[in-house]
Amino acid sequence: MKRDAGSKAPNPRKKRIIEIAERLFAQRGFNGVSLRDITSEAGVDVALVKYYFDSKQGLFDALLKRRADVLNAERAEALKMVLQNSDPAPVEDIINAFTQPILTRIVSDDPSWRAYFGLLAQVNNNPEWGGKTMSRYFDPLVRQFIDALRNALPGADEADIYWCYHFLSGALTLTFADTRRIDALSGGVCHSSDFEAIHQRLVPFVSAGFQNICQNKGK
Amino acid sequence: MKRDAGSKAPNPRKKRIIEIAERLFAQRGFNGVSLRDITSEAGVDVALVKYYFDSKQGLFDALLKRRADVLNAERAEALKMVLQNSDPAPVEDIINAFTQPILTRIVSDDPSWRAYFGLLAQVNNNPEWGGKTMSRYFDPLVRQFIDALRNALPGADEADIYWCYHFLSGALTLTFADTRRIDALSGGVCHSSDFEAIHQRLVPFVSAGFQNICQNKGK
DNA sequence: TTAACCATTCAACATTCGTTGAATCCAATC
DNA sequence: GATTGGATTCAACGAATGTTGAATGGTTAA
Repeated sequence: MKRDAGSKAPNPRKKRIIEIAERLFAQRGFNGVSLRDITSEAGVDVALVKYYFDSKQGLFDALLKRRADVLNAERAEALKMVLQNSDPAPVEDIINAFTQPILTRIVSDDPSWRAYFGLLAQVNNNPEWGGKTMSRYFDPLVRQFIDALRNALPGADEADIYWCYHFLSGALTLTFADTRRIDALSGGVCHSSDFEAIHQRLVPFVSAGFQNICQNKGK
Repeated sequence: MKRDAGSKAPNPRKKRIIEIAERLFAQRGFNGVSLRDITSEAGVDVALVKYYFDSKQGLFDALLKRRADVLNAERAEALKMVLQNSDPAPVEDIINAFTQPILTRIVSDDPSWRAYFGLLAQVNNNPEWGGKTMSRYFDPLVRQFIDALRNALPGADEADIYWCYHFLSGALTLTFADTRRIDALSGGVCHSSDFEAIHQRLVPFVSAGFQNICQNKGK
């Protein structure tokens, strides 16, 4: 009984299944991928999924949670840094703390993060269980950002703040979904995978929206 | 040989299949719905799908196109009205012409439009074929709006305009996906189905973003 | 060496899937 | 009344699905 003591070094087979599943789920969605698609590419038996994750759904939840934990920790740290410098912090800095960790992961880390964000985009827009799933993994962290934004926008209406966050969430997830639609639409001027170019515009775009909606409270 | 002469009055059975499929695809995605789910609820035989639409994919494409045509016509008309009043038109009016027809349909027409937008949200965020599909049905119209925005934002960088449209698209589709996430996050302050409240904020939010990104060209 | 035990595979299960060729129904035409 | 032809159903196909109980492999502990 060794090998995985204290879940310190995760079983490489288990990790491989997760990463292949991540990529396939991101490409074709939960129902578009069979367990055999995953296990045959991983070179293991289907039954191993049940052993590790109990079910297909269990595998899906596990891989969703795995990176959510990493991402949330990095976002929380980035927010803490911003608030350490000045509290209330500029809206733009708060938004940046929310999005920068994603950009950093997507451009400099292993390519599986890219698949993960494509997966999140689909989950976020899934009417069946997307809302519940996103809430489970991300709402505790999002509340920290909402609090920071509330302080940065004194007197703002509560509903305004939440709706603006909603718009941010939509723009962010579509952006990192990398669907390549913009490539065709723009005739080559924009590239869906040019995440630096996107991020550079997303933060001021969203910040301007927040300020416009949340600070014109007189009328 | 009658009944459907000139496709004037569509076969009611065909229409029923489409509308049920619309709702189910919107809820569970293309791969989450079987033909038998659809035809059993419609009270017809599975084979009828092949007869009408040739395949499951054919049914999906047909229902996507059906409402896209309606929506595009209404958006084009709304844009025409705006430009008739003043050209270049205010950015806010152009954005409104893009989103208002959706709002109108979703709050006042039959409930199947709501399902349709939920479906579009998933398509728009699908990395596999979402970009291509959205382009096919919507890009010709979107180009009209891009042109109007270019005129309204003289000197704006081309890439800036396209990326801002991208953010609009993301915020819009998530918004109308109605995932109910915001209900839980906001603790009841916001309701995912309160489309009027959303639209009222979406237009100025996006307009402010456009102006912030596309008009600060000096620096 | 043996016993224990986790990790992995084997083999098959009961369903469900999209598709399809042939049969049937039914209203219009001759 | 017979015939035509489109609309619809019947019945079944082979393949693929998620799951699972039992068997095997391999390493550790006694």
